[in-house]
Amino acid sequence: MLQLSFIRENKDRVLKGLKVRNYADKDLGIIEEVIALDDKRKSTQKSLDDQLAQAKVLSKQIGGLYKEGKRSEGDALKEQVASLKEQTSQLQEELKAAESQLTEQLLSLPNIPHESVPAGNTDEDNEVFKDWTEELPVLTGDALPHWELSKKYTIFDLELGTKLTGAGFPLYRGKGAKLQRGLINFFLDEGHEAGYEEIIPPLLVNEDSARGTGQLPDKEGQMYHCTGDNLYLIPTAEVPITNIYRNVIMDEKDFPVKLCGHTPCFRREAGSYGAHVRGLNRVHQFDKVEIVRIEHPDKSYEVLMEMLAHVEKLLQKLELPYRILRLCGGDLGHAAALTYDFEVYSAAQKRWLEVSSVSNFETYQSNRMKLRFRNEDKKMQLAHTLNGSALALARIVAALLENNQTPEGIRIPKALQPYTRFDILN
RNA sequence: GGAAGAGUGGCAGAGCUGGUUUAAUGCACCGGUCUUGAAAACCGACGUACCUUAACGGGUACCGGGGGUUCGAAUCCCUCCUCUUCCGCCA
Repeated sequence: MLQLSFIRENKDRVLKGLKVRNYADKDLGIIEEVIALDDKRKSTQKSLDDQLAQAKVLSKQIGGLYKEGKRSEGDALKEQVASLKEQTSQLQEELKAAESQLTEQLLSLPNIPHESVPAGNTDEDNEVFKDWTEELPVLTGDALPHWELSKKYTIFDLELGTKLTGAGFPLYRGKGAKLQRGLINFFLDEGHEAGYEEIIPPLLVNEDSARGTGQLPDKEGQMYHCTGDNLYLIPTAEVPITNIYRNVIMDEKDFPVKLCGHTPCFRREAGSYGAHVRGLNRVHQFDKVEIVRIEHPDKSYEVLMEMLAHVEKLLQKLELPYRILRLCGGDLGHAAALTYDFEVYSAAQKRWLEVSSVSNFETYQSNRMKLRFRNEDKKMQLAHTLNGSALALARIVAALLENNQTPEGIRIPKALQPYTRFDILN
């Protein structure tokens, strides 16, 4: 959620940012609407406060008069306060209405993109930030996509998952299960090496948490909702881990906050079926190690690059060809100011698969969840939040299987072998 | 799931037979005096949000969340949440 003060003071920048996000000219009026609503809110509160102050003084006088036994004088004052009350309750309603309208408008406004975000509509317009300069692996003609390899070597079973749950819930077995476990531990250990504290959070969160990181109301239909208890299955560890800091006032010396955690992620992925979602390319449940940072605003972009380097190192150790994209305005998530996507080349499918998304949310999330710190001048200031996948499993597995297939089986990268405890999957 | 009790400012803790409570007091933190330095002692400041003011300051709201009664609510009522103890169930 953008801060009103920011919108007021940086109107041009906000408008420019919305344009980068492909807002039509006619929709830009929302900014003026928001400011007008805020004016209305302010003036309403001013008159409400004045009246309440009057009523308060009078009420105190009534108490005094009653004590002195001056009942009739007290009763006379009562009538005055009663009529004041009618006005205040009306003003109160107006104030409430203005506030809720304002909140609704503010929630609908996306974050303002960082100045480096390229304009554009679709993923076609994303900018290649770092390309893969070596040759892309080329497989022989009989190379198999990962869903075929899976059948050949019994790695995961989508049919069984369908039997147990439904489409998109893979069941891993044998060496496939060990590969999963190995990857998770590898990623967590790398996170630990880089100074991240490991968290095992709850996999269900309440409404406040879902709102804090921006899943509600923006992505309501994308989460599994347990209506009986009004809890949501997490779509990413970002939600519980970042919300640790919801409603927290930090001290400047508490920075940096570096957290990581492995969780399964649950996504309904409503409406996204098609040729590109075969196998593990898009599933409803997958495992992911997430890294989360809470940072001083002056440091956050430096930290973003540091996170990029961390993810890059993981892919290098896994010996996977990758490239880094800078998302364009149209592809950028609602809450992010700047996002880099990592894509891994899947040789059998001959396409790039998104395996990580690293974002700086600046104050957008922290404003929603009231995550603040006391700065040098002892003043309250919103912190910056960042997060990134390091890494998401399902697609990494897909790429590993495909790129490393040999006639003898699937070759496990060296860095992973201590974790899988086998060097070939067959 | 059942019964009882409780949730007050960073912490502890009073107020809870409704009206100088602008939420006492202690501790912690911060600033100052004293000291070579520190401790102790003493003095002072010490919440959050919003509104207002050029600024000093002033105003309103907040005593787990929400709603209600009343001229007036931390205090009474309703409801939800959380915690503690006991019982039941259980990996």
